[in-house]
Amino acid sequence: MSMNPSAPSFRTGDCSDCPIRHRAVCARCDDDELQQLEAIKFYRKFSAGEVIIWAGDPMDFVASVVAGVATLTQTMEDGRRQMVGLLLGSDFIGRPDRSHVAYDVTAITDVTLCCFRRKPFRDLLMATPHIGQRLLEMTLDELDASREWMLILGRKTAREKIASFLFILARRETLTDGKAGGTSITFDLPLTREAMADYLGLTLETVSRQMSALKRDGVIVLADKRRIVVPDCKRLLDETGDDADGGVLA
Amino acid sequence: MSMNPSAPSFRTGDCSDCPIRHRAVCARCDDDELQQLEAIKFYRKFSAGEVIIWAGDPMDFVASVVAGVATLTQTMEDGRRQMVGLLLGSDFIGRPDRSHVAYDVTAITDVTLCCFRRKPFRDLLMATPHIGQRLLEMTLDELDASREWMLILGRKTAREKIASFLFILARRETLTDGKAGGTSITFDLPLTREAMADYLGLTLETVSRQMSALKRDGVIVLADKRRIVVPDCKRLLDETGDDADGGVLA
DNA sequence: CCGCTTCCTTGACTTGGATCAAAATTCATG
DNA sequence: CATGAATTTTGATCCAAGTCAAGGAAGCGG
Repeated sequence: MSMNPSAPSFRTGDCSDCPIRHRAVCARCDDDELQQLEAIKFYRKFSAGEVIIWAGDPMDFVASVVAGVATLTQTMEDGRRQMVGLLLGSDFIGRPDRSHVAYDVTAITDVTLCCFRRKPFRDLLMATPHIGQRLLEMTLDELDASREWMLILGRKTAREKIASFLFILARRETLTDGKAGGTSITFDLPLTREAMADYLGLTLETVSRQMSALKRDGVIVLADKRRIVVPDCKRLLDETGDDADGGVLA
Repeated sequence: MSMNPSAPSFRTGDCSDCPIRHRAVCARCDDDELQQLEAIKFYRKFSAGEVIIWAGDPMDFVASVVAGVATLTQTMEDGRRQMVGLLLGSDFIGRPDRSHVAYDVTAITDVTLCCFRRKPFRDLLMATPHIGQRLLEMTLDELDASREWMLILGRKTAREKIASFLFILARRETLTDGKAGGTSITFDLPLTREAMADYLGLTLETVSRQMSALKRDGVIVLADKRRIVVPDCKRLLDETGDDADGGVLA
């Protein structure tokens, strides 16, 4: 495991300086609400590879991902693993109404969390409208994403799974960077082949083979094994098996 | 498609008489809030097999399932289908913040919905705390369920998938009926083999074969092809591949 | 009661992805 | 920069589930 390439220059610890201020659970907070949140918040950092919490452990905080990538995974007794969540900047971790976590939460890159003690956070949720409203919206988005993922897991071929995964990353890249339209996209793969396999319900060998196949067919170009160039997004979309005209997201 | 065996004796249309009053989105409402909800509600009925809304269609209401079973499904261009939600009594349909649905919603049995016009409902959500709080809790539960489902889709064998599905139904039966403990459980299968296949990411032939295998091995007894008897729940649980001591749910 | 349709079961065969095995790259560290 | 560990690629083989095909059972309308 290695460094976080895009470490945020976020030093003051002041909400007004926060890179996820307008996308996270606090997005809609007014000054007063923000102040109340600020009173119960604290930062925690985890290095790449570190486990943030184990499934079943008590969790006395909830948190927003400020920077880095974390995963939620479930593991069966015999070691089979399935990733059930991929957490990026501004995503929320934990349930305000539950003291225990249901999944292993792992830092994939170096991760910075903005944590809130659970009880006070829950009280704030009851007392102020804007946090709950935003959290509801984010949770509904998560639910939609997990349902898209179900289609991938249940019905797509290995090649389509890989293409879909790459397309999701590429789409996110376009959104964050704001640069739309341009058909060519470059981005970093935050996951190992094994983690991709856990995400997609495949083995790492199959992931590797399909990546090679997509490369061979010119759908993607691998600069640096973890750095992906998609010369033509439309071409990649064709490989996902999804309806071309965005029907899936409607 | 046929009748709904357990049609509710719910005639007045009055919330105080409602079978899902204390489990649905209105569960926490006080008298005043309930009155406001009552002002914008209306009932709609759908017969078994009927499509409630098509993916991509505009939807000017949200709703609670009062009675019956409905499904959310995604369909790919070439006809591959994946069920992404199974909606039972008290479950919620739609997003207050979206005017279009992302999935086909279908009545599997006869279904009664308690609908709220979307805009007024959204306003109510902003104005009163209890509806949003309950909706958040329900959405988080849905998200957990869909993540459990992902593990099933991504990593379990066909036999484990079937066993897991039956176990989920059996568990729900125990909860609603309140009768805990007793190892033997009987319940109706609300889905056809094909719908089960869509749920589990299998073909209907594989579902049929695995059902036969579980019957042959004495894990289940089929009274009436749709009426399942589970003589020993522990035995069924063993077949799901999940951790025996509830570790999965923690 | 007959014929039709829908749903379910079972059999024979094929195949996509898993498994097993080994080698090639990449990366970290003394 | 040599050594060893981790990660990735590729090949050979196998098997669980898909596909194709044929019947059987249940329910329904005439």
